Amino acid sequence: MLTNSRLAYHHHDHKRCISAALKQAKVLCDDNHARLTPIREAVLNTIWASHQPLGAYDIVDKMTLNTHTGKRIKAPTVYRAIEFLLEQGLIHRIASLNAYIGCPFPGNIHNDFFLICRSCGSAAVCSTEQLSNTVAQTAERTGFKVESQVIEISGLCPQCQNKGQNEAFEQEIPQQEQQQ
Amino acid sequence: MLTNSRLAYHHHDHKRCISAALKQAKVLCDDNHARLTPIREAVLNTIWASHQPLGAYDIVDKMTLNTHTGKRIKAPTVYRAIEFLLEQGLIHRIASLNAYIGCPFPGNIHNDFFLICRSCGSAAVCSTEQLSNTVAQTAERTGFKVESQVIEISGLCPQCQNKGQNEAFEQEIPQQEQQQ
DNA sequence: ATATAAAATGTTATAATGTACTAATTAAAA
DNA sequence: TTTTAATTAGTACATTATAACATTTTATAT
Repeated sequence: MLTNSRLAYHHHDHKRCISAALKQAKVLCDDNHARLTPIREAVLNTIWASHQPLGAYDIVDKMTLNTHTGKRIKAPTVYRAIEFLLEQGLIHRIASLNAYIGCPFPGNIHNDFFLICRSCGSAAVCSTEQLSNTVAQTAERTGFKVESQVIEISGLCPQCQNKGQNEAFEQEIPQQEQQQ
Repeated sequence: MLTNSRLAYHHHDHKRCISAALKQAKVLCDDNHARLTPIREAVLNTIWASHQPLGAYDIVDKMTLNTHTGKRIKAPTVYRAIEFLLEQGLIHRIASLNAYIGCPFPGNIHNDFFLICRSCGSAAVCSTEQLSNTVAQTAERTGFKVESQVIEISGLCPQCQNKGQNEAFEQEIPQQEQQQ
């Protein structure tokens, strides 16, 4: 199975995720004769700032903060960049969250699915033909012709399961307050 | 596999779907000591008016039309009814459409998934432990603890596949115009 | 029956998400 | 260079969803 689930929930050198994603994006856009403009690259960069899916307006806000120019990037601009990045397969939309996440292996055939941790908010991207085939076969048993799949799984990532066990006595304390 | 896919896309006596759904709803709410009030029943009825998922504001509009009293049902009222019906498992939310659809077999264990036809807009509800187990097992192979699954499949229902074949020469004409 | 609490609904306002449209700018092609 | 196409800016608006508080209805205990 193709997945970034090891990285997604663990402490790691995230700069490498970002630079790898940007490098792949450049290559892929070049191959497709698609233009990865500064704005599109900035949006991709913002989405890749973490493994937590970002809403469109989160992106708007973060980009405005990062520019320091006081020049506000507007929603339509961000949505257009998102549209482009989705078309190129560089990001995914997570429908159950209205949010976007970077694709760690763009260019590959899709039918990616997501493991969304309800505790830390991070999401891993996974892909395995076995599962997407099973889904397609199950659907097609009813005569339905599958064109696309949305598979979004929520629960607890390995890290947060451990936290829960080790700090069971703290379980009632909201997550924000637990962090430090 | 538990599914209403036969009914969902075909001509059928839909009144029976509606009355069955309402009857089941009453029994289930009774069992759960939950109150199926007139408004909640009306919302459920509106959602069951077809096999096409309805947005919250579609429901608002349809209910306003149906009352004839000129009394406008407001969004919060509808959203509250939706919340109740979701809790009772009487309807499902389809995240990729921001829309709601009646559950043809409430009371059963969930992990239902959906077959959404992009041509006619109807959606079938399906459930099979085999698939939800496969999904869960796949996810859990990475150490992830699954709590809920969103599986929404888009494509062409059997009926619309046939239409497409019989009227292949019309394929480039947008659907709205085809209806004549 | 009636007081009381709880649940449900009505109402207004607003937050959050997403698009349509036009104008200005920038890049690419002829 | 000129012209064409693609991209971005900006405004306004459409759609989806919820917060907050008032009012009404229902359940329950006395």
